[in-house]
Amino acid sequence: MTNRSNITKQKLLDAATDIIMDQGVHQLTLDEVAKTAGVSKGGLLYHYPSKEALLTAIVERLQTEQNELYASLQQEGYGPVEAFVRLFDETKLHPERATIQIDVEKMIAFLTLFAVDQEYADRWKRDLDTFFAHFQQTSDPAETMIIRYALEGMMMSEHFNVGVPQAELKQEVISRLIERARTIDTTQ
Amino acid sequence: MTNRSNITKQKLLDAATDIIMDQGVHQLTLDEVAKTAGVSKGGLLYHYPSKEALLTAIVERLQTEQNELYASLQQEGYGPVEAFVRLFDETKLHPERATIQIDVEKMIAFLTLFAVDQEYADRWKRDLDTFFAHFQQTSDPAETMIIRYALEGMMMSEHFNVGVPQAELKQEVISRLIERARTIDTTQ
DNA sequence: TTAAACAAACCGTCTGGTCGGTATAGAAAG
DNA sequence: CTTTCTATACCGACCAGACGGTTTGTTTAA
Repeated sequence: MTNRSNITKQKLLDAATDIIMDQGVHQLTLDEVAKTAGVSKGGLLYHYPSKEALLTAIVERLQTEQNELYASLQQEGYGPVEAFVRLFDETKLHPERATIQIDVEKMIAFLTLFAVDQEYADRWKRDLDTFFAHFQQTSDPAETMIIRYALEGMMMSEHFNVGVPQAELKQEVISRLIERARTIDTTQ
Repeated sequence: MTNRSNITKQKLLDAATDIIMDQGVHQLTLDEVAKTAGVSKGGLLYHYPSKEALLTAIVERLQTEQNELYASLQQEGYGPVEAFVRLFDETKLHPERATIQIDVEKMIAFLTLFAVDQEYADRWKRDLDTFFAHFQQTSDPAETMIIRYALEGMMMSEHFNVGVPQAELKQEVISRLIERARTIDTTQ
């Protein structure tokens, strides 16, 4: 794996990610990815021998980014539940933090991929199941579940732009979720 | 619009709905719909002149069913928020009620359609926006939002079968949501 | 020179949609 | 009553474009 190869691979993954975010899964064709990345179709297939290989790669990269962000939030001292809440909104709460580059919008867009193709959903599922397993052992599992569900619902709502509240109300919602998460984390 | 024509149309909508639920959006081809409905492709295109027309029809039917269920729940005396909570779980809380036939699983499956095609998502959005507008005028809009988000998140979670809790925990979650909804509805 | 890194023409399949035709039931005409 | 006509409902072969993937050829760096 040379350096040049790696750059092209990243360009291809970036292109595929951009297309999913901007144009949707339906427009995610090999030709479009190649064109966006500034590479020929043959070049794309050289690095990722099939569409499935390409999609697997972008899903894996997304998972890695997400896990790293969660770990870094926990290292900063946030409890497991609060760290999870901030996972969804960290870039908006602290936009000045350039080190944490994960884009929630990106994560949301990928859901459409999982919605379409069960195979990628299953792969995603394995990762999340172990993730959520911890959530059943907090001081208040039901409350933790509600927080988690609420965040996922908020994600969907924003993605589809359906029934999105005013900025103030949204901020109030997030504040309450963080408050509750903190309570759960600090209770034995 | 004769009677015979209507029966065939319903069969086609049923077939399309079944395919979306059982096989996913990807398998929703005109040939497959026609075959499932026991009609030829030509017959399908006679009633719905394009795939878009067919999809529009099933989305509209789903919206109608949903609105009717919500209205009936409110007529039974439930407040706006609690009725909404029960909208998501009525068939499971009261499986004996055959009159309320809406299938939550069906609604969930349709989300994948909206995820893929922005056009249908927009159409869906218009209906829901007016729906959720009421939710900003409850006694506690932020809390109402959290309940709504939690229900949507729960829907997604169950659909993708990701991090689904034990039945007991889930029941506890629903109980708490209903409890909170009732509090909001009864507070001035 | 040699292997890695790309380019681009090409192929087969799938799918939405077209089109000409058929069957049946009822109205109109004789 | 019988024949003709017509609108509705439906059939299925076919077409054109899109898309994933192959193959063959070319460039670039070591």
